[in-house]
Amino acid sequence: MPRKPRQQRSRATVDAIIEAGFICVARHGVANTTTRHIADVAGIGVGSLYEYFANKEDIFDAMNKRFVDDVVQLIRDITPHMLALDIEPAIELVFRHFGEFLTRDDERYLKVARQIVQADTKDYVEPVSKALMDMLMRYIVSHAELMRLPDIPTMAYIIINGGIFTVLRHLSSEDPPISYAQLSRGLASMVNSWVQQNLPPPARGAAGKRRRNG
Amino acid sequence: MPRKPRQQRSRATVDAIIEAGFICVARHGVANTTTRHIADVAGIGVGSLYEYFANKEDIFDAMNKRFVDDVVQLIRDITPHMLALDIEPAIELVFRHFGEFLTRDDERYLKVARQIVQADTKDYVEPVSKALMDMLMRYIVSHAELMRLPDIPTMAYIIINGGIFTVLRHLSSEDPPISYAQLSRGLASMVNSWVQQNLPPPARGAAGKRRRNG
Amino acid sequence: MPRKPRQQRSRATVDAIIEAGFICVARHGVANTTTRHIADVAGIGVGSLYEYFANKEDIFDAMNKRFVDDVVQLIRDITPHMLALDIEPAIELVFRHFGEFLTRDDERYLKVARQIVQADTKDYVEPVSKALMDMLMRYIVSHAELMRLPDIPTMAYIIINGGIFTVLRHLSSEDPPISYAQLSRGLASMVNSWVQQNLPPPARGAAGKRRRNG
Amino acid sequence: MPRKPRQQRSRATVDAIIEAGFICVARHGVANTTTRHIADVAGIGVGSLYEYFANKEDIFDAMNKRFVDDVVQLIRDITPHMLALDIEPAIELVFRHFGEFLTRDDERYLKVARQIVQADTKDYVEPVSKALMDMLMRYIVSHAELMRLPDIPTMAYIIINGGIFTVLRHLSSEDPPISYAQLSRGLASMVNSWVQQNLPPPARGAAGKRRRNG
DNA sequence: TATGAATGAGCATTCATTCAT
DNA sequence: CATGAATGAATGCTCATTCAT
Repeated sequence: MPRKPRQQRSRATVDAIIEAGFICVARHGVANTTTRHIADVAGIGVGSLYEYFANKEDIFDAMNKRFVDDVVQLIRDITPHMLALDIEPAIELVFRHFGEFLTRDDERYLKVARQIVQADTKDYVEPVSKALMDMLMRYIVSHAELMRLPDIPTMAYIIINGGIFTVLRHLSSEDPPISYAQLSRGLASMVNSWVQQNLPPPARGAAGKRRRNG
Repeated sequence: MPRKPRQQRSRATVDAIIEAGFICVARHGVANTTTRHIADVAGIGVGSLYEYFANKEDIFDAMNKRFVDDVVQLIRDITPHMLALDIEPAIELVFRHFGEFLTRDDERYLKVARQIVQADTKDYVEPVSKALMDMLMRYIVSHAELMRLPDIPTMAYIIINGGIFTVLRHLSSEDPPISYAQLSRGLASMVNSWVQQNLPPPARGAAGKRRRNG
Repeated sequence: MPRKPRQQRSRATVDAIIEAGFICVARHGVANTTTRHIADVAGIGVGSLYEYFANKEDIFDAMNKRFVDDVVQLIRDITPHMLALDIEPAIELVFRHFGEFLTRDDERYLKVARQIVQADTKDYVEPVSKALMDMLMRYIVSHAELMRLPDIPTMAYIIINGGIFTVLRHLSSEDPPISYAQLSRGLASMVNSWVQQNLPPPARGAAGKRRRNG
Repeated sequence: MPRKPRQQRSRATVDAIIEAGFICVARHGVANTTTRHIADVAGIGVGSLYEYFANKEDIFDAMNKRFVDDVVQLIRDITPHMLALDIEPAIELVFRHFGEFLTRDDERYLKVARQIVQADTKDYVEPVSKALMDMLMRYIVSHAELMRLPDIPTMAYIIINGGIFTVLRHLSSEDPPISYAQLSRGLASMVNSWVQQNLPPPARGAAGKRRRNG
C-alpha cells in the first residue's frame, strides 16, 4: 500500500525510481530488470520501492506513462512550428525532433519505446498515435487544400505508424544502410509525392506548391 | 551436450519442440513460456529438451530461425508471381500473402514476429530484409524503367521497413481503425505515387500509368 | 528505549495502542496484525509505537496482561455474588459473566483468549487459573461442608481448566451443537453430581456415598 | 503444480516433508516454521517441496490431515477395548492412550494439536470430535442402561471437549499441579458421579454397577 | 515528544538445468 | 536415448525496526 507522496522529498524519490527504471531497462532490457537493480540504481533500499509503488508492474506503468507524457509534450511543442511549413520540411522537422528525443540520455527512451511498442500495451501507443493524429489533422486544416485528399484516415494511419516504426527500427540499428537524414527526406518525399498525385487540381491556377524534390 | 541429430526420429523431435515453442509463445507469451510448458506440449520430458538444445535460449533461436526460413521461403514463392504485375497489384499481392502467413495457425507467427522485431536480434530481421530487398530489386530489374528512379536504396529501405512494421502493428491491433485491405491499398498507392512522381519522363510518349498534375 | 510513561497523555497513548492491538487482532488475527495496522488504528505514527514499547512482542504482552487483569477483575467482581449461591446457580453465574465478557466488543477478548491459551505463555494463563482457584477456594470455605470433599486440588484443576477451555471452544464454534446455556447447566450439573456423590453425609452416621477412588 | 506422486520414492519424500513439518513446528512453532526449515530437516532442496505441495499452506494441511487420521485411527483401535470396561476404567484407558499418543516423538503431536485447536480450522477438530462421539455412543449402546441418561448430547459435548482441552492443557504445562493420572482419575470420577446421579433407578433389582444413594 | 520515510533481512515461490536411473 | 525428480540461485515482496527531522 504505497503512500501518496505529497512532500518534495517523496516526489524526488518517485522520480529517482522512474529514472532508475529507465536506466535499468536501457542497460539490461525489461526482462532482466529486477526490483533490486532499480533500487540500487535509484540509491535506495528495495523496501522503499514499495513505499511509492504497489509492485514492479506499477513502476513500469509509471515509466511508460512518463514516456508517453513526454512524447505527447514533444508533439505539442513541435506542432506550431511545423504548421507553418510545407509538407516536406514539416515532416523533416518532426523527424529531427523525434530523433533527438529518442537518442538523448544514452538512448534511454529508444529502448523503452521498443518495449512499449512490442508489449500488448495499446494503452501507451494509443495516446501517442492520437497526439500525432491531432497534429496531422491540424496540419491538414491549416493547409486547407489538403482536405480534398482522398481517404485521409487510411493515409494518416499509414504515415503515422510507418513513420514511428521505421524511425524506431532505424535508430535501433547498429549499422543502418541509410542515414537518418536520408530516411527522413525519403519519407517526406514519399508523402509529398502521394499528396501531389492525389490532390485534385484546383479550379484553376497553379495547384502543386512543389513539383518533385530536386 | 546437445547432439546434432541426423536421424529421422530425432529430427521429428526437434520439430516437435520448435512447434511446441511456437504454440506456447502464441498462448502465453514469451515471458510466460517455461521449458516445462514446451516439453509438455511437445509430448516429451523436460530432460529431453536438453538432448536437442543446449538451453532455453537455443530453442528460441531455433524458433526464430525457423520463422525466418519460412518467411524467406514465402518471399521466394511469391516473387515470380509479383514480377509480372504492375506496382500496385504487386504490392497488394505481397501484403495478401504476408497477412495470410502471419495470421495462420492462431497467429502463431505474428506473436513471434513481434518478439523478433522487438529484441535486439538483428540476426533475424536482417535475412528477411535482405530477401525482401532481393525481391524488390528483381522487380525493378524486371521493370527496367524503374531503374531510373532516384535514390533506390533509401526508398527500398523505407518501403520494406515501413511495410513490415505497419503490417505487424496492424495485425496486432485488436480494433484497427482501418482494414488490412485499406492498409495494403494505401501503401501501394503511396509507393506508386512516389514512383510516378520520380520517374523521369521517358524519351517520349505517355509513360505514366497515372496522369501527373496539370 | 521505551520509557515507562507516567504522564496522563502517555498513559492514554499506551491505552490507545493496546486497544488498537485488540481491535486489529480481532479483525485480522494475530498473524496478520502488523505494527502499521496497530499504529493506524491507534491514530499515531509507527515510530511512536516504539516510544512506549520495545517491540511488537511487547505490545502483545501488554495486551495479554491487560486481558488477564480484566479477567481477574471480573472474577473478583463476581466472587461476592456467587458465594451466596448453591453450587449449580453459582457455576451458572460464573459462566454467564464469562460469556458476556468474552463476547463483548465484537468478541475482541475471545480472539485474544484463544491466542493466549494456544501460545506457550503460561505467564498469562496462570494468573487466571489462580484467580479462579482463589474464588473456588473461597466458595468452599464459605460452604464449610464442601471442605470434606476428597482431593479438592485435583477436582479444582479439572473444573477450572475444563471450564475455561470448553467455554472458549464453544464460543469460538460457528455452529455449536448445544447452546451456551446447555453447556453452562451441563457443567454445573456434572460438578454438582460429583459433589453430591463425594460429600460424606453430614447429619449422622458415616454412610459415605462413595468409597474412595482406588 | 505439484506432481501426484505414485512412485515409492515420491511417497517417501512426501512423508519426509510432513515428518519434517512436524519436527519444525514442534521445535520453533508454526509462526517460525519456514519452507527452508522444512526442506532442510527433510533433507531436500526448497524447490522439491513444490514438487509435492502447491504451497506452504498445503504442507500444513497435509500435516493436520495426517494428525487427524492418526487420532481417528487411535480412537478406532481403542474402542473395542474400552467397550468392555466400566465407565471409570474405560475413561482412564482412553486417557492413557491419548497421553501416550500426544507425548511420543518428542511431543510432536502435542504441539500440532494445540495449533489445530487454536486455529479456526474446524475442518480438523470436527473429525476428531466426531470420532470420539462415535466411540462414546457405541459405549452407551453397549451399556444399555446408560441410554436412559438425560440430555446425552450436551453431556457428550462437555465430556469430549472438556476432556480434549484439559488433556492438552495439562500435557502442555511445564509443571502441572496434579499428575496426569490424577487428572485422568478425577475426570473419570466426575463423569461417573454424574452418571450415577442421573441414572434413573432400574425397574427393580440392582442393575447399576454402583449402588446409588441410600 | 512524535513522526514516517527508509531500511534490509527474510520469506514464499519459480524455473532453467542436471543427472541418476 | 529418455526421463522427471531434485536442485538452489534468483525474484518480488513484506514488515519490524530505526533515526533524522
